[in-house]
Amino acid sequence: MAKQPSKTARKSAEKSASNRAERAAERREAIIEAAMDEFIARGFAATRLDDVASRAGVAKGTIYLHFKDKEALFEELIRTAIVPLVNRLASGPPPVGGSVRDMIEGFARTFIHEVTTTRRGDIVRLIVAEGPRFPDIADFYYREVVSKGLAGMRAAIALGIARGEIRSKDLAQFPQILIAPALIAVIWQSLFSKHAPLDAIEMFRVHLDLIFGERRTA
Amino acid sequence: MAKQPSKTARKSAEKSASNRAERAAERREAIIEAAMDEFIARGFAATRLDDVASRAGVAKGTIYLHFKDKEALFEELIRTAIVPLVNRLASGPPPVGGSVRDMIEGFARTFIHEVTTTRRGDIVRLIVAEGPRFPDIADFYYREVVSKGLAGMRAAIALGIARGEIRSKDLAQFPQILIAPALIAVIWQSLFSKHAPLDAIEMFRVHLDLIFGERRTA
DNA sequence: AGAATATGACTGACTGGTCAGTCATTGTCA
DNA sequence: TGACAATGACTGACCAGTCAGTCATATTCT
Repeated sequence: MAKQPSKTARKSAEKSASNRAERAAERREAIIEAAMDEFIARGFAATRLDDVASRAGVAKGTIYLHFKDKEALFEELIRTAIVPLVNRLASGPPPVGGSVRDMIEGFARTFIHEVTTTRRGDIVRLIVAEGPRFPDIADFYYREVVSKGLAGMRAAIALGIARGEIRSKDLAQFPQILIAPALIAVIWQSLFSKHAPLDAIEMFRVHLDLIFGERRTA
Repeated sequence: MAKQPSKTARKSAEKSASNRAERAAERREAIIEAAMDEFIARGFAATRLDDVASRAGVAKGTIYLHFKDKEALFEELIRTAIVPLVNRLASGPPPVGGSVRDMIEGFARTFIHEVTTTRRGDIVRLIVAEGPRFPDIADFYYREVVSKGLAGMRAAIALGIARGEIRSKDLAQFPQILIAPALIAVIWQSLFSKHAPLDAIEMFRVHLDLIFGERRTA
């Protein structure tokens, strides 16, 4: 299965994945993609590499051409999934045109949208679930996402305080408070959304009202 | 089974675990205790019942005298662990002597203490981790803990608004915001405490300042 | 009371099935 | 054609769940 036309490659450089390196990269991609689905659905221990392989349209042995073992695949998967998230974080702050509140609100809107429409939220849950058993992953996540994110939040809060938008000076000590509702929303989504749906955006707005004071507009 | 001691009870009652029923109950306890340690440490799928048995000082077969299968043991364990938590919730609200803020602060202090000193926090993490794979557990947890807890919070918030302590009227719609930092603290504890310790109590105080306004005392 | 008998809690070796990881073979590309 | 990629049958370890047998305790009998 998953074989490709034998001689098509010779002249079809423009056709998808003509040479070996490209095809290899594509398969690696497919494996990671499939692994993400499986790990999210079942967790690390309960996921079968046979399932990952067949979902990726690849034989099990192929996985071992790309990854040392199941654990390496899992760790690589988390790393891969985190990169776009960090990019979002990095590309969020720039527009410092409006108020700090608008900046944070726009950022939060992006974050929540990202988390509810893609699998990013499940990745976060996966890290919470498996993190304690994979210290490397927890370390990586702390270094690459948490510490950078908190630093960004701290800077935004400091700016807000300097501009008089935020009254609480202590908030800069605990940037976690700022993103707490977003994390709650992620967890709520995967556990309780069927019991009681939660309007994450609206909740975040109320939360920002606490920090910045009620909006002046009706 | 379930018969009661006919006359043995007459003098051996004071000896520890003298009769069969008592010993059986003790073993059941030991199994749950051991299972809690193992499930918290490894998660559901990776936990071996052989390990649970030997930790409990019992043969593997004995587990099956008390629980239908691994899953039933897991579910029973969560139920057992939740009951004391609910009792805490139930015994928290009563003292409505002081301000709403004092009430909530005292409650939060108890909660955070509970969570950092016992295994309760790990149980919460376990539910987040395994919940999606065990809908029964998620349902149970929602019914017994989340919905009751939120209702309590909502009532407290409404009282706070009525008394003029809380300005934001919308907060009653999202009681989740109130406990969000506490949940963050639980997760932070198990994932990142070694990277950067978090003073949960102080964070919660800052959070309450956002809701109730800065404390009047220095 | 003490012997004889019944009970059922407990044990742990065993089974059947599962799955991570391997490697001899086959297929493909340059 | 020679080098490399991919395959999937296979292996061995592992583990949930079973069950025939043991033995401490309870009950009944004399």
